[in-house]
Amino acid sequence: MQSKPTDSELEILQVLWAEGQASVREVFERINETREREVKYTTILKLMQLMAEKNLVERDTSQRTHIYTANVEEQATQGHLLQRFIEQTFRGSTSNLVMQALGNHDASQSELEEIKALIEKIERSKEG
Amino acid sequence: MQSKPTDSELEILQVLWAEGQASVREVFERINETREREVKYTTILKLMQLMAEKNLVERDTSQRTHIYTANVEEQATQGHLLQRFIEQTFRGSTSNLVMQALGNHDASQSELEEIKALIEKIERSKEG
DNA sequence: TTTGTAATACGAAATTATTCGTAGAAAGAA
DNA sequence: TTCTTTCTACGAATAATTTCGTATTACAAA
Repeated sequence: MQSKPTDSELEILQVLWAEGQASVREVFERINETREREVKYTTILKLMQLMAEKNLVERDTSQRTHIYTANVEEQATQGHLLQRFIEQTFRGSTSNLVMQALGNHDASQSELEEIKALIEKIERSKEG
Repeated sequence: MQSKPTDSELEILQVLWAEGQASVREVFERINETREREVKYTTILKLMQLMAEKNLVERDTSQRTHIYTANVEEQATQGHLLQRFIEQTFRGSTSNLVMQALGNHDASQSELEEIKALIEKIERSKEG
């Protein structure tokens, strides 16, 4: 059960999560759109092959052009990475993370509303 | 201006932030307290020497035992790391991060209060 | 058929990060 | 002084990740 993708692997997973499925070439192009340093096609290919071995992705090899899909869930993966990040960077304090996140980067009013609603929901479930 | 410490470097910075200042031995002991795999003294020493070269830390070498202090601020460093993390892992969505953080890991009631207060403060400053 | 384009497989180099052994100086204890 | 411990410095091994060249096959166009 792999849920600790490396940075590169995560970059690829992001494309697969967004697209649902994709060929190596599609991932390759998508990634180089948003990047300073260009990376070669075979680099992405190799990474995706390794990811397939690790079962981070699945691939349909029935056609010449293989089609990949993510084999780990976005939310679950984000959750694991977040947990590790909070541990490493905020010494385990979730609220410090949240405070920092809300303080530095400004969320929109509607995002704040969403968050408030979530907090209230959590509070209700605690009393409950 | 270095504010992208590696995992190991961050681990050391955490000790320095917490202690204010420390010798290599102190950092070494502190780190091995909270760790599965033990790491040798000279490993920490080497890392801290490299960090000194990079100006991530400063050291007082006037005594035989050098005394180190962090040369980057905790909040600022957390901020940079967080920004990168949100980008990489949550495709730039701060509110998704916060939702995930509040949803998965349960914060205490008082932490929730703190966060609510912060949100209200932000909202007031927006109306301002 | 011939040529060019695009795909996968694979090995290995390059890069980055981590780990640690060894040497020698300094300090302290016996 | 002599022995032991505790430092720093430094080089180099190891590990993990990323990068990419080359070979080969499939397909499509000329």
